[in-house]
Amino acid sequence: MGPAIGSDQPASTEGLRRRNTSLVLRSLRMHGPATRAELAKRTGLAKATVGVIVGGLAEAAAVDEADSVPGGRGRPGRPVTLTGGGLLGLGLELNVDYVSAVLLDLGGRVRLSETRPATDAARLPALLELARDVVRREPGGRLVGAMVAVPGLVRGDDRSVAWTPNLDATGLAADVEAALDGRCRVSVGNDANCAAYAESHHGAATGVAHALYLTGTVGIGAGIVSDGRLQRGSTGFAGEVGHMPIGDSTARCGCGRRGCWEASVGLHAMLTAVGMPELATPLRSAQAVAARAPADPAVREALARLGEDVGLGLAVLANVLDPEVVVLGGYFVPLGEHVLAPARRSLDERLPSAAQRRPELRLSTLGMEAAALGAAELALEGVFSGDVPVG
Amino acid sequence: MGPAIGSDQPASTEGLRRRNTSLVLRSLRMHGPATRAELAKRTGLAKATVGVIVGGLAEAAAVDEADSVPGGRGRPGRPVTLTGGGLLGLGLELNVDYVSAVLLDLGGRVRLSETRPATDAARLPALLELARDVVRREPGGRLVGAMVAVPGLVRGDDRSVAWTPNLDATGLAADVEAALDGRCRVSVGNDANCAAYAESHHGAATGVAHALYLTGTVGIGAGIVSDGRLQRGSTGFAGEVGHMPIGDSTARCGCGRRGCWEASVGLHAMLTAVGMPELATPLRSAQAVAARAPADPAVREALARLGEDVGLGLAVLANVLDPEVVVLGGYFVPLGEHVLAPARRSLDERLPSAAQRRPELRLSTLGMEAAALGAAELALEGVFSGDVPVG
DNA sequence: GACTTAAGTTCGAGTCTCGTACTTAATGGG
DNA sequence: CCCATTAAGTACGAGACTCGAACTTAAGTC
Repeated sequence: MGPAIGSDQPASTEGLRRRNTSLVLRSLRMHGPATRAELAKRTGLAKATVGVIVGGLAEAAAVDEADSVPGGRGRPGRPVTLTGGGLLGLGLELNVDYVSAVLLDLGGRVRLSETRPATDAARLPALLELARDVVRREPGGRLVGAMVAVPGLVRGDDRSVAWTPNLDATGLAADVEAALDGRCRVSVGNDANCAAYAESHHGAATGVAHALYLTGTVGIGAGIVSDGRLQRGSTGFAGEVGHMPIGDSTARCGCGRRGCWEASVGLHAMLTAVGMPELATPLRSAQAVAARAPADPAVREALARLGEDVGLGLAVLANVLDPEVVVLGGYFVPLGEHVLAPARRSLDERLPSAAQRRPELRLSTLGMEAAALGAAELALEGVFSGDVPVG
Repeated sequence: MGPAIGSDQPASTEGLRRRNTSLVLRSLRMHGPATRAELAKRTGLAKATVGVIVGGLAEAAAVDEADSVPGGRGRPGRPVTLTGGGLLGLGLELNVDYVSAVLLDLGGRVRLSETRPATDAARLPALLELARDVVRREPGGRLVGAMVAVPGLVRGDDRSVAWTPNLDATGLAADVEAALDGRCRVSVGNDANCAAYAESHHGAATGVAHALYLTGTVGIGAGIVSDGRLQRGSTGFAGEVGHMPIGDSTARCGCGRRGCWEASVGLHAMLTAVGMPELATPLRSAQAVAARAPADPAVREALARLGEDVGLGLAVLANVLDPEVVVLGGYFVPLGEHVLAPARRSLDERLPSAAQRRPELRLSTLGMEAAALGAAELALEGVFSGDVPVG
């Protein structure tokens, strides 16, 4: 009669252990190292149970036990730290002009990260080689999962790509899986979603349960994190906000229509507005504009108008989704307050101030590797959610 | 380091049983009656386990065992039906001009439902009396939970109301709890959210995991069901779409700004456009308009323009959320295709047709009691999710 | 009436969590 | 220097649960 609510998998006693293990892992991740006794208090589990679970984690090399730290009254405890050396998640990004990889361990530390330029037919081979290289350089540890971020639409199966603008991604998951010698399952995800997840775990929205990430390149896309979970919609299309009818209703968009949001706030619109040329990458272009702004009031004014339209679109998104934090990425980062300040103003004007507070606007801090980092985090998600055994 | 992913509660063996019990319940609810053997196949549990679980459910009067139905080869099975007589959820709605109540059992059957007109100071007493009456008339069975739907903003605690437009709802949860003699916990929810949940379980979007519900009264609000779960945002404000800057940018809104969506598609905008007066309720007003439309081309044209703006706003929502079905409620229902057809057209124009399919637009089938029904369903949710023991 | 087929139950084995009791490792006072 | 105190961690038995295999039961089939 109704859609699914809980898990549709039968739960066994082993599943129980996995759940509680993941509970301990999350506690270590979120609140830092702790003794077994502290962990028992934090998780609500019995001391004995925590002892067994930590034992298992130590055996899997997921945690390390520090020396006891005396000072208190009774027997001092040995703090358990999440090193996570044993378990690794691989995140990859296949983009229009570069590929990148991030290898992340359970403890949240980036073990390796690398970006290589690549275009056209060289992209996929470059990605596969990068994946092989990265895994080869970290021989210890078990690869728990891998995910490839792609600028395109990914179907609900997490594998097949429904549509990409400028590159071919058919068979991508299988190709990467082969490059990794079938060491783990490979899934595919949308780049904005991955970046949003990265920001909510490592970046400008760390620890925020309701966050929104906005990509800023030629196109504008959003990644939606709600209640700590990525929202993907019924066909994986959720967050494709570039073509909302917002902003200058006469602006012609690359999609053939008029009035799309990205026709007002996409990279090309911005460059046209300030009257500057497009450089090799969106970031470069924006840096050039930012460098010019202090001396050129016309540029500043153009950016202010842009910021207003950004705020207008964010007002729509805020009214629909009510996020706590909005992170702007891509070309918005170099422009900083030139765009943020007017965006905040127009956002304020459009929110019913009585009850709703404005979501905080922040700039991305993760740079080029945001999507790959988020993909790596998503590759590890199964462990933290208790779906994948750590042993 | 990151937001919560899994459950933050420790899992015991009893929790295990609850989970598996809820698995059996959901299977019965979604796929209908089945023998124990069939249930074992559907859920993946062992035959023995299903036997024990069904035994417990029978003891709690949640299921009934029919006579065996011969015809096949071996020993015929006894189909188990979800009657759910023992366990009840109470849904209430406190609205501007009426109060209503729905009593729902675990099997999804509406046991009682009643609406009474009430305004101003008489509202709350009327609601409390209605709640008492409804519970008194169904003495058998255990009240598992109760929820009150309110046209306003509800905080994350599910109890306190941050803001309501035209009525006072402070202390509402406690008052209702007292009226029910503390028989169960009472929570409070937003009316659009409740109605959305009702549509996704009993109405026009039954069984749809990604659904959007649009209220149509003086104000316009949305209820968002994503992956079967209600989306409420960081402060409970998610879905407050009435003041998105969409439609006629010069239209003056009740909130003081111009260009809000509900200034173009709210009840007052519609009535002004067709040049007809407001009657006692939004539904009456719309029925009068619908009655006039066949004979009056000017009315039809006004509704077509309205429908276009409805589609424009839905295009925004579809791009952000990617729902499978959109259900229109409130005053939109009597107007039917007069609004739906142009809305579909303008929606099609604004969706990147290459990859995205248009969400299906449907009219609500639940009438006035949608919100109360959804509230009742939400009151039972704990049982289906395994958080509340059925014994 | 014997055989086949499939549903449902019984039973023992294996896991898991939990509370209690116990051991261990530190501090502090006599 | 020794012993009480305090608190961390472990050992162990009780209880709950799932599972597979064996068993019983109720039909149809030859």
